[in-house]
Amino acid sequence: MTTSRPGRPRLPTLEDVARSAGVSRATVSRVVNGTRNVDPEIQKVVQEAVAQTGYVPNRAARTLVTRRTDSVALVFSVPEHPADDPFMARVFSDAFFGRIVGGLLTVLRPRGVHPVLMLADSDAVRQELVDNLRQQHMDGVVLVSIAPDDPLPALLSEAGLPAVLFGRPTGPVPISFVDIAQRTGVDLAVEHLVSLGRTAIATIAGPHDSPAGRDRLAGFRDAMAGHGQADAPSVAGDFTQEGGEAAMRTLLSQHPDTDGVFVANDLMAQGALLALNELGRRVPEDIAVVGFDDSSAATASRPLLTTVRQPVEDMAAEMARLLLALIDDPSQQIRSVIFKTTLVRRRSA
Amino acid sequence: MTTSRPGRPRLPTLEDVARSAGVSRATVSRVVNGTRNVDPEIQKVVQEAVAQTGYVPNRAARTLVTRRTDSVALVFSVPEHPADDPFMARVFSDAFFGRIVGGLLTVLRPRGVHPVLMLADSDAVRQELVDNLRQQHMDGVVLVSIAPDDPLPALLSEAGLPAVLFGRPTGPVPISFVDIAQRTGVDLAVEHLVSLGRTAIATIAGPHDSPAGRDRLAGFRDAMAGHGQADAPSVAGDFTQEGGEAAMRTLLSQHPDTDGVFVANDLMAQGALLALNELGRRVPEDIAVVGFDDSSAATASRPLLTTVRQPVEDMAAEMARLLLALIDDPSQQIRSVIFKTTLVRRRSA
DNA sequence: CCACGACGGGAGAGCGCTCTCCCGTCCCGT
DNA sequence: ACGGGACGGGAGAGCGCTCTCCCGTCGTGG
Repeated sequence: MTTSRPGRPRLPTLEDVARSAGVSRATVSRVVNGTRNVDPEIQKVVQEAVAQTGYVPNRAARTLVTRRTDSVALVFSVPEHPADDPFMARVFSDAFFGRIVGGLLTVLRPRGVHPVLMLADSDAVRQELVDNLRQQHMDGVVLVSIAPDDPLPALLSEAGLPAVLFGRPTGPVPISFVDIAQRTGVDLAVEHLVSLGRTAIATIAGPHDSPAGRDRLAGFRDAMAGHGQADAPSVAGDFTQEGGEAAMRTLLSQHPDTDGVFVANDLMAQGALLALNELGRRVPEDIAVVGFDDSSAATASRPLLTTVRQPVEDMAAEMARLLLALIDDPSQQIRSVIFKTTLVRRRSA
Repeated sequence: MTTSRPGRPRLPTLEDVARSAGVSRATVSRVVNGTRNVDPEIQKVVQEAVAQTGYVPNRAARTLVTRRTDSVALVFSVPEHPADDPFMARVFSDAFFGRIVGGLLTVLRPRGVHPVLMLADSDAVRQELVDNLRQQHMDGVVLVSIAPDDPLPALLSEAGLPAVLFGRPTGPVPISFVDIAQRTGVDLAVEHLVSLGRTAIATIAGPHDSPAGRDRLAGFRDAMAGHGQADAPSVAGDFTQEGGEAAMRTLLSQHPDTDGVFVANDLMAQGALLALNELGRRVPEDIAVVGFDDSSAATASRPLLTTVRQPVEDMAAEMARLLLALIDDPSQQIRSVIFKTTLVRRRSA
């Protein structure tokens, strides 16, 4: 156990600044934190002393008494997976992650709060995470879960820890979250296909164990029922590009006359486009394709993908706001905020 | 300023556990941290008391005395950019980010160290970051910089803060880093094209203000010179897909006979492939394409991209190891570790 | 002219932990 | 049988900060 860092000299403390400024520790603290009124004259003296000594407040000491760490956990909860598997890469691939971080930072940074990155990929880790929070290492949690039936929301809720989810929880867990109006988003896609004159519309759905997958499929069914086609074809995919490719082939082999398809996410849509190209189907002439998410896959594919955009940055920013409010007052009611989606028209439909 | 969290009861402390176990605070600390020998009998009693009280050590208090936070900053340093610009999305897009995080975690997690995510997108933020470190909020820095002439490496180095870079610094800054043998990697690509019988080989280079861009172009020139073609054509791109697309068109308009091209990164290569497809050139029959990185773009493009793979996970893991060593002993010499690349043969060459 | 409140500043008690000292006990070797 | 060292445990200081409490000094109103 190292006692003290060799080579690194002792940093100036409040005490040092106080001595140098000829005031008490308390006064320096007041100036530094801007609490209460301090004589402008003294304020100046203290500020000079701070600058001169190069004082920077020690976070741990402050945390110890305020019980605030000014950092929150940014947790990605994913299914258990072998170490060498590219799953994790997939999780973070796509701009999704960046958009989340970007949105969070617009709110967190001005408040001086830092996100601590955590990957919850096993139940052991999930438990450890809850311990970490109880340890007061972090004030709260922003949780993005893509694990089927993730126990984490319930764990957090039970522990009474401030937390906000991206997307509604799988079960009836009392916890704050942000989400999009999934069905309305799907409507956008379906109505667009219909307005294009497509009459044989099908869907490539997401996995049934994800809320988004389920909601989007249900939305699709409802929307199609509204057009008198309650039995529109659907093939389930797994939200990956390869899955989309395979699903497209399956779909066409079962329903070769399909002329419009709603794909539950862009990555699968990209795969579907690849498959269509190889099968010699022209997009959008022979078959129109609409994706969901407006991820980077949408602009990486050819033709450019028409898709339903979710305002991820705004959602992330709202998550941060909800979380900070919850941290300020943990007795606060849980809340959920639902965002609207928009249709981004490109070439594929 | 909130005094104490309402609703949340006081957590058990060492003192509580000690009382409950009938031993001293020091003994409980020893058991919890596994330092020194403690009578197995007492150990058991203490452990039971810990479990019974639900004790979890308070991180801040521990940090205050050990001066270790057990968290490191994971900094992405990027050029300044307008708030609404998708730049950030681009930064984090692609699996690159995930591979870095994955690699880091394999080393950090077993040691109980957490990465704190930071985005350094302006000089103000960079300065703030250095302050944060001096504040002891984090023990060290893992820096991934894609900002041209980034001042951060120098700042960190001057401040004597433990830091490790991904990729060598732009200037002659004394700082630890991991990198790949860029030239050897480029050799792999060029030799492959040559072995395929290509005789009119060109390159789409990266920006000149990035070390990787420069190194790869220099490597290309050298390799081609080795084949008696010191003046092989090159067009500069900006590492984006659109840039690659444009560069490919430029290249073909200037050198229509090109039958092999080395592209300095996969994203540009993906763009190049798109352009070639639109221009009616068959890949690899008419023109062979080799990329660099083996990013997700390599498998998202058609035909699948032959590329030079950098072992990002291994590099990230090594960064973590270097950093932890540096944190343990800051007086340690700076070190750099260079990794080998491998050629991943797919369809495009 | 005095009482009173507002205000600016200081003193000091901890926050919860680690770690150095120190002390008692036991097991050696001589 | 005795001295010395190894070992296990306790006492207590102190990490650097915030915040409550208290006290002195004003300005103000009766």
